Formats: sequence, structure tokens, C-alpha cells
Amino acid sequence: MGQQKIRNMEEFAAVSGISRPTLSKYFNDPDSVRRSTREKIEAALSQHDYRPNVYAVNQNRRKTRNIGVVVPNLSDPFFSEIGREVELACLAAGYSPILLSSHGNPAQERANLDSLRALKPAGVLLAPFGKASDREAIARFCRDVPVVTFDANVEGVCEAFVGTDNFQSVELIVEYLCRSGEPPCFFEMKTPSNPNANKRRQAYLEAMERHGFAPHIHQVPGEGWNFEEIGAIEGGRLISAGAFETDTVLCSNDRLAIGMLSAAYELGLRVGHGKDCAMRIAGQDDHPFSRYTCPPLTTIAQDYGAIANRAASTLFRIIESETRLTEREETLFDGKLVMRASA
Amino acid sequence: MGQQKIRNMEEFAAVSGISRPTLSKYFNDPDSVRRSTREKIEAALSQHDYRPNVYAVNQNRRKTRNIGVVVPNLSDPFFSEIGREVELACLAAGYSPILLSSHGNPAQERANLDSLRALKPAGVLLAPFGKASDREAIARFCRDVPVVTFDANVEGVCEAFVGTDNFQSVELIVEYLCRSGEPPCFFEMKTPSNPNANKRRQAYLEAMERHGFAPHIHQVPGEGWNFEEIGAIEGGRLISAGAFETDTVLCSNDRLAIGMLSAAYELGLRVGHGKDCAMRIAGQDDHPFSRYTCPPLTTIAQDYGAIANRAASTLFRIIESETRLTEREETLFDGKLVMRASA
DNA sequence: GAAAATAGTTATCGCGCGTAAAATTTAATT
DNA sequence: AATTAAATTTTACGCGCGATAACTATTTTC
Repeated sequence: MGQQKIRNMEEFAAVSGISRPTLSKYFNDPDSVRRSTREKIEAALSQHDYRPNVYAVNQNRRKTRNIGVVVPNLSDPFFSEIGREVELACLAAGYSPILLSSHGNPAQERANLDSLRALKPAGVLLAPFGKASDREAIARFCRDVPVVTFDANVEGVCEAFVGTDNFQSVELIVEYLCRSGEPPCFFEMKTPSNPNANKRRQAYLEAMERHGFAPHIHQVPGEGWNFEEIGAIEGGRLISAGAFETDTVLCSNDRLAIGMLSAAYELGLRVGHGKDCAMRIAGQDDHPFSRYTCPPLTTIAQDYGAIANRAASTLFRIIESETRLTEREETLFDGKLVMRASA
Repeated sequence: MGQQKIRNMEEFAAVSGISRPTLSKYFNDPDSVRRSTREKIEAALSQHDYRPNVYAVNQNRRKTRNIGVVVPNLSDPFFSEIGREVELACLAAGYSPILLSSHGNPAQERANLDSLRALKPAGVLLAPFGKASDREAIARFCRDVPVVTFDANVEGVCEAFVGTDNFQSVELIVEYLCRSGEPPCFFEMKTPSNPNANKRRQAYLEAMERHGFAPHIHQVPGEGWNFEEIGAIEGGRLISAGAFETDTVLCSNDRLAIGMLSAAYELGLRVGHGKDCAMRIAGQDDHPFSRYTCPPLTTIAQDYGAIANRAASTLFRIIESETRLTEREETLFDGKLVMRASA
């Protein structure tokens, strides 16, 4: 195919018979040139496989077509899954996603925003830690770059937020649990870094009141992101101690529930809604692995795809309109009840 | 702090009292300038927070300090975990990792290499699909960029490979299983895309022969990356049909085992090595979730950290010596037996 | 304290491309 | 065929920094 290596756009202009400025236009938007010249360019392109130098392009363009995607922890399948959806949405819209994980460390979140700043991204999709995040740093970043947050909200900061309606979804599962057996106790970590946890607790309290039951909240100590371990150790401890007032436990998230399920198994307790079952355990998030726990976990599914796509399309809208939103948008998608065997 | 925005190195030279070429030297290597001037620069830096333009830097430098990290599927916790280790190793060595997932799609692997080529990375750490990879494309890429592969080997291609010694680790677990109960059957997918699967099958055959038992291999159909589902459906089918010749099953990887565990649970079979247990199930990889299955999964642990760090340091060595390896290196780390309750 | 080594300065070029203005060609319209 | 609008070409400049050469200042060495 290619005879000699094309080193720059100048040389490609020579072999293609199209002037360099027109080529520049073409690479910025193939539809901005006449059909016939586009065909000429693409013919030459297939012969010589030339691509503009990314660095030279981005140095001179006002805005790059890079989109930063920052998630708190890629080792959590929830975030790797939603990160994947977000990446694909960016790719489909012609942007270049740059995926950064904060590795469970809020300081890394700041560092990631700093790295991103140097890349002059057109926009950023950020799933922040929440309370543990450096609110001021995020706010400062948002002044320079359009940002849409997802999963966890940072009140008042950034252009828009997309997440799940915790009040709706907690009501959904609480109602189901109350209707189908004993009302649920609530199991969570004492110091949750994720703001959804606080909303879920609040929603649990309200839902229980609405249904006329006394709420029972159990908060356990534990740091870091090893939720399964915390669920297993602390959950197991509570079960052994007979600390739960009812036979049903609603966990603040699926990973805690997965841990608690393993603790129940160790204790020889059968979990589920059958007659021979000692207790029921439910989670929240529909974690990719919840389908394969023993028993499979009853939970509330977040609409990963909808959240990712809405967050991305909102950001694209802001980028392409070149104006910030006049009013901060908050979009909450409904959760869906996923009934499996555990509750 | 900063009075007015510093727009480029020229302006920063003015406010810092250091000439631009010296600043350039400093940013390329802070230790290449005299201690006293370094302090002057860093003092000015803390006052004005200037950072060189990434794009301008990379356009002019012969080699960037970017390192591409390509994994087949970030949604698999195994790869998000090892990807994390690799990223941290790059960061620690002063490189900028760029993490790309191929989303389970070999065509995306090619696309990722193409994107990376445009970024002129100093090197690439690649966990290829293996058989499903475009061998020719990878080989071509390796001609232009130093590449170290990890996890899955592509025979003869790239500078070096770092992975786990499947023969050693399979022998380890086969020996254990034979010693502690009935010899294992082997459970895998019919068309595994990962070359480790083939090595493991081979290693199983040899190990069984060595211990004087007849091997029994069960291959099930199934496409894609939803290993748990395949393990659950096909594994459950085999269990129900009484297809396994012994009461012990060694799965080709943990995700299949997780699926099979859930199938066994559904069938009301107790898994483990107790008297009241109907069968034993073992896996391979020590997947992050294997500790929390019911019962916890007995498996072979790959040394994630060692693999990631060796792959990274090998690549750094090649980059910094500016010469390709005279001979292709293959490093295999030993697996460790992780005894839990499932076998 | 003079010579040698090291570090810093000034000056200048080049990288590959975006972008703007003016001149020219091509296509669409009446 | 003449007019007009749109697309392309020419020409020229600028982006921010790496790299180098020739020169000067500072530090080491004995």
C-alpha cells in the first residue's frame, strides 16, 4: 500500500493533491468539505495511512476532543461496569475518553483532576467519592472545565448530576420486604464515604414510618473499600449476637450483602424466603456478581446504562453548545426491584 | 499566591529569573540542574503554579513518558486488579499510564493499539486476548513500540512476557486434590480464548498421569465473557446429569467455579470437603471474590503484584536502556495454593 | 589563585498543525 | 450565459516547547 512514510500533513497534501488547510478542515470535521474532495482524501488515506499528530493538533486547537472519566475505584465492578458504558458513549460520539481510577483514595481523585487539567479536556465525567472528596478542589476544577457528576452527588457543584433515586428505590424494596415477610433492619457502615448511603438510610427511615414499622439501623465500624470483608466480619458478628430485631436485613449496598451472605453461610444459616430459611438478606445496586451469590441476591438494580448515557449526553450537549448550563440539572433514574432467592 | 496566569515557559522564566532552556532541563529532570537553581525554580513554582503544556512537550520530545496499558476486559475484577497494580508501578517510576480496556472485544484491542500508536508511548504493557488477538497487528505494533505482555502469552511476539507458571500451579492443586480426596475432573469452556486455558488443560493431563489417575475433561459450549453464567448453566447441567466421574471438579478459572458453585447451591448440593458434602469444587486465579463465595473457593492464587511489577520494571529497563532485548524473556511466577472450604 | 570543569544564558531553529485573509476555482442559480 | 454563493488554494503567522551552539558565569580542583 503505502510507498514511503508520510511524516506530516504537508507531505500528505502533496500525495493527495489537496491543500493542507483543507485537509485540516477535513480532519476536524469530514463533513465540512465537499463530497468530491472528501472522497479524494479518503482514497489517498487508504493508500498512505496518515494520521495527524495528536500532540500538534491538541496544542493548537482551542478545545481538545478528550473527555476525562474519573471513577473512585475501578476494582469495584460497579464502577468498572459503569465506566465501560461511559467510555463507549464517548467513543460513539466521536470523543476520546481517558479513564482514570482514584484507587479508592480521595487524594488520588485530586491528583486525577490535576492530570486532567493538563490535558485540557473538553469535559469531564466524574463519579466523586462524595463526602471524602475535596469539595473545593472539585469546585475549582468545574470553573475551568465542564463537569457532569454521576453516581454520587456533590451538592451544588458541577453542571449536572445523574444518579439513581434512592428514595424511590429504597421505598420499592422496603415495601416488598414488608409485604412478603418481616420488615427489614438496615445494615450499613458507620462512616460511609458515599453520599448515597446517607440518602438510603434516610429513605429507609421514611419508608418504614410510612409502612408503620419501627426502623432498626445497625452501623458497623470499618474503613476502606473492602466492603465484603466488613459485611462478612461485622455482619456475622451481629447475626451471631442475635442483634437484628427481625429476620430480614436490608444492606446499604450489594457488596456488604455479599459479605453478610458468606457470613450467614459460615454460620450454617439458610438465607431466603422459604420456610426452612433462618433469615432474609437484600442489597442495593445489582452488583454484577449478585446474580451468582448463594442464594442469589434480591436487590435494587440501578440502571447503569441509562445513567452512563444520560451523563455523557448531558456533557456533550454542554460541550457542543459552548455555554454552561443556566441551571444545574439533577436527573435521577428509578431503581428496579430484582427479586431473587435471598429475600 | 499566583498574581497573574503564567501562559508559557517564557513567562515563567521571567518571573523565576531562570532562563527558559534551564527550565526545560529542570522539567525533564529536576536533578539535572544545580541544587541552588532547583530551589529557586521550585520556590517560583509554588508561587505561580505553572505546568508545561503537555502537548507542546510531547510534540517535541523524541519519546513521551506515556505508557499504554491494555487489558482485555476491565469488567473482570482480575484485570481491574492487575491493571491497578500496573498503573501504580508506572506512576511510581515517573511515567504516565494510559489505561485502555478492550471491553472483551478483540477488534477493540486492535483499535486500542492504533490509538496508542498515535500517542507515541514510550512503551506498552499488554494483556492480550491470546488466540483471539490479531497476532499480526500486535507483531507490527511491537516493531514500533517496546511491548511487554502479561497474563496471556503470544508466542514469540513482543520483548518479554510475564505470567504465572500454569504447570507448576496446576500440579500444586491437582496434587492437593488427589491427596485429600477423589482426583479431580477438569471443567472448562470448549473454545477458550485465553491461552492459559490450554496450558492448564495440558498441565492437568500431565499432573493426573503423574499421579496415576485417569483424567476426565469436560468442555462446555459458550461464547463471550460471561463465565459465571456459563459455569452456572453448563456446570449445573453436568452436575444434574451426573456427568462428572469423581466428586471433585477443578475449574479452568475462578469465574467458572463461581458459576458452578451457584448451580450446586441451586441443586441443594453441599460443596466442600466435609463428610456431609456432595462434591468439591476448585478454581484457579484467586479472583477477588473467591473469598466470599459459599463456601469460600479453594483455588490457586496468581501473584498479581509480582506479575504487574515485573512486567512494568522489565518495560522500564527496555525503555531506559534504549535498546531492545537481544533475547525474548519469559518470566513465570509460581502460583500459591489457597485452601478454603470448597475443596 | 589559576586552570578546568560544570552550569547557566542568549539566540535561533524546528516540530506539526490551527487559523486567518486574500485570491482563485468550482458549483449552483436564474 | 451571466451572476452569485460556496468551496478550495495560497500565503503567512503563531502555538509552546525541545534542542543546539556559542558564549559567559559559577564552582571545583590541586
